[in-house]
Amino acid sequence: MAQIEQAAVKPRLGRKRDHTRDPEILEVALDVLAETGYDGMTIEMVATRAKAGKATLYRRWHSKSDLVLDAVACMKGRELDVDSLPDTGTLRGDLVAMIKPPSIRDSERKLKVMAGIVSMIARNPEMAAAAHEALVEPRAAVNRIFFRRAIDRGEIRADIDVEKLCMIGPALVAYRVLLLRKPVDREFLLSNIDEVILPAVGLRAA
Amino acid sequence: MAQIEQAAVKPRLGRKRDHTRDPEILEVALDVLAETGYDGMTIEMVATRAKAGKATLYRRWHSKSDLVLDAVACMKGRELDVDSLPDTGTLRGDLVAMIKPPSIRDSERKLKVMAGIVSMIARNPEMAAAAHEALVEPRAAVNRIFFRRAIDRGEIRADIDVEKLCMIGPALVAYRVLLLRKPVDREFLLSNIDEVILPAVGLRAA
DNA sequence: CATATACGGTACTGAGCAGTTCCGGATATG
DNA sequence: CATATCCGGAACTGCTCAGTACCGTATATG
Repeated sequence: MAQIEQAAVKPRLGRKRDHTRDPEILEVALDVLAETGYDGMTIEMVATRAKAGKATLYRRWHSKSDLVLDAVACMKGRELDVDSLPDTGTLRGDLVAMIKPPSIRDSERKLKVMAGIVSMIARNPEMAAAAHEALVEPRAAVNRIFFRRAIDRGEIRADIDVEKLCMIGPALVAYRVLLLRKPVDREFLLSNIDEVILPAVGLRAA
Repeated sequence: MAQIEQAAVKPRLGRKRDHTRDPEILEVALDVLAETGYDGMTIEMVATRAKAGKATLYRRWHSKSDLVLDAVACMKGRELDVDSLPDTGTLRGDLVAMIKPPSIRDSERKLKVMAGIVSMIARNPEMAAAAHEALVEPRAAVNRIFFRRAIDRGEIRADIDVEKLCMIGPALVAYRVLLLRKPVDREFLLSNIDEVILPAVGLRAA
């Protein structure tokens, strides 16, 4: 109506209108989520730690679950893109090249976030979708590229189940972090590659 | 004091003094836990569904977390004992023999319970211990027996990492149920054995 | 049959938290 | 400098739920 056009014509006054602090707030939300889990997390915790008011958060997100949904979905963004992936010429080389401290930290944080929302995933399809898109799929995608390359260059058989193989690494890591509560270190990841993944595609470690 | 001795001398009156209904209540608690997660579960839900009063539950357990802790710990009990395990003469035979509908259902329920308490595990050592004892360790123990047998009969190399191998199956199942939300069926479990576990110990499916 | 006892059920208390409202101050615009 | 706008913060509301208190009843004992 008229008001809406009016508002659209002359909206630029006062403070910055763009939601500049959104990413910062979402980042804090993820931290709190990872530390306390969904139910342990309160809006006030997020607001306080982000030096914002509760009202500010509710101006931007309708509810707590909206905020968390958005925060989880926004983890999807900062993936390493295809061009920045290692390409060493061998499957093992590619897989081993992914073992870097920043990558490990990122992965552990994702799993802590995951731990905070697992129980919701079963009952909230939106959350399940967001978690899958942001936490499960990106990991699988990277592995998928490595396995396809290996098939293309004839390193491994073409009839292997790529989708299944993509999950082995993530599954072993998730089990270790979420259920065994043990740290993920280089040794563990190397043994995953050499003792489980490579044998599954018919390759030896050497 | 005197009262205590008196009570000890002549305590047998009224209704049954033993906590006969405890197992029933714990079973209900596990159901609710699996359905709603720890925070979604209320004492009243458990009481109502068990046709008991809230007071009855609080007479037996000091708090909600006590009840859940006890419920989880009590899942440890009804394991199949060593003698009832299959012993087919081959590693693959033993592993495949474990694929039975009751076993699958049991496993899925355990994982739903696990999903309900994952976020607590990180912050509550007692819960972590209970979950490990009741949900993680029994699965590993069965596999451990199978792998040791295979080593003893010379079917597989003696220097393989048994502890690591024990976790592969559970890890793949947990990842599929908790994060991928896909069903665990015979086909999936067979492919775990033939495409992942057996290759990892240097055996072929046939 | 009398009685002590535990049970199921209901009502209550208090705490914690999602979500709302309001206000004083900061800030960019003109 | 005046003003429109948004923000941080604090106070408030309403609800849910852990935990408690109490009561009428069922039941095993003697």
